Amino acid sequence: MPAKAGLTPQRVVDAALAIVDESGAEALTLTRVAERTGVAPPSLYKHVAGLPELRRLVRLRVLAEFDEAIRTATLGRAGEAALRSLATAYRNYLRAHPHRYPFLEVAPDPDDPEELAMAERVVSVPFAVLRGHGLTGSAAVHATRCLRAAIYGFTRLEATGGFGLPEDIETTFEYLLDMVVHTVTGLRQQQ
Amino acid sequence: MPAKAGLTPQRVVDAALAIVDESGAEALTLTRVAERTGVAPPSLYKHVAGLPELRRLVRLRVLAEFDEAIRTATLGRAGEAALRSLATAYRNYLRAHPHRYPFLEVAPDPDDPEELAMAERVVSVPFAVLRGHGLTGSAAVHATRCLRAAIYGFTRLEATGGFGLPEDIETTFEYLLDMVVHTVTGLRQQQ
DNA sequence: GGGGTAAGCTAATCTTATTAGCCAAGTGGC
DNA sequence: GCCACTTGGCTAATAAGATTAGCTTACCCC
Repeated sequence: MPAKAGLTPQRVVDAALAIVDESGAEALTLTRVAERTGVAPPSLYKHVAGLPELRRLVRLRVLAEFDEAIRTATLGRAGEAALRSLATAYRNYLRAHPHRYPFLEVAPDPDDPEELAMAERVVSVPFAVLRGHGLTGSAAVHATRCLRAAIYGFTRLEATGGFGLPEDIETTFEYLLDMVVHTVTGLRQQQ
Repeated sequence: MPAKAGLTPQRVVDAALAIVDESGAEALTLTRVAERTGVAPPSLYKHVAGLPELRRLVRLRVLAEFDEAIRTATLGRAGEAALRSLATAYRNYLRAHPHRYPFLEVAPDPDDPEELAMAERVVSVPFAVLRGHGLTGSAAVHATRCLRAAIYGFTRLEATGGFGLPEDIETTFEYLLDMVVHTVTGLRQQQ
């Protein structure tokens, strides 16, 4: 009976991600993953070290996908266009995968070089966009932080239904983009 | 041996909050609360309906405390001063209680009137501040959203160690405040 | 001072993660 | 073509935690 599922760490993470997307991050259990992959729960340990490790792998996968998305969105653009495209891609990724938020938002484990590297890679995108916008040095750092804070907060509030009122969310997003663009432009002129 | 701990729902929530503050939201288990209150785990059910209900009560408590904090901070102030004071209080609350983030950030359960009312009460504070800043109607709604997004995102990134670089975080916070203030002021002039 | 309720308790069940130890199927060298 | 090893699966067992059932005692009211 045994030896036939043909699992790999990859496929385990695939299944985990599918469960997260369908049912939320809290629904990610080894038992559930085992069901979905047609295997008994202990068998999963042949491929991943346990639930915390599986969560870590999911996090890395999500970070990589997200990085790819925002990187692609800014490719070949510069200045304000890049900035707007980045913010929109950021928002779109989380609208497409609302349950992945917990994996994107957790602080990287300082003892995990792989995770740190991935997090750094992600942050390098807005940083590069702002450099292309004419900002350098400290101003670029502060502007990147403001940019991330604004987009991050917006998408988070949107994803959790934090915007209860009927006013159009697209319009708010435009306001937010204008806010960030003006700030960044203002900073550039100071330099 | 029985009948002596003298628990109440209040005291159970007190213990829960203490555990959260000490060890994080994931550490909140009934077993842990029972230990801390000197009682066997099933006894807690005489006071709260179960773990989800306990989490809900903790959430309500945190929201009420937070509301109190930002309400006090804006009391007797108006315009830009109120706005800055609000943002600072927001940030300070989460710096003082970093583990409470998960309770503040979860979307209110749409079927829970008490939670909805509390959430609405909290949002009414920035809304009132912006009304006092001269904004009305849709503009006030959009500005409130931008304000919340920016502060929320900033505090979140700060709390999770999202700001890795050495640049001063206070300075970034000043930039962020300026960003919001300028936007709000600009919106007022458009009206 | 007796009945009722409130607030404990122990015992038992269920879910989930995790470990231990077994087994079969393929693989490589000869 | 066959043996030893590795790989990937399994079942059984353990442990933590939530939750339910049913018992018991302290206290309150009258």
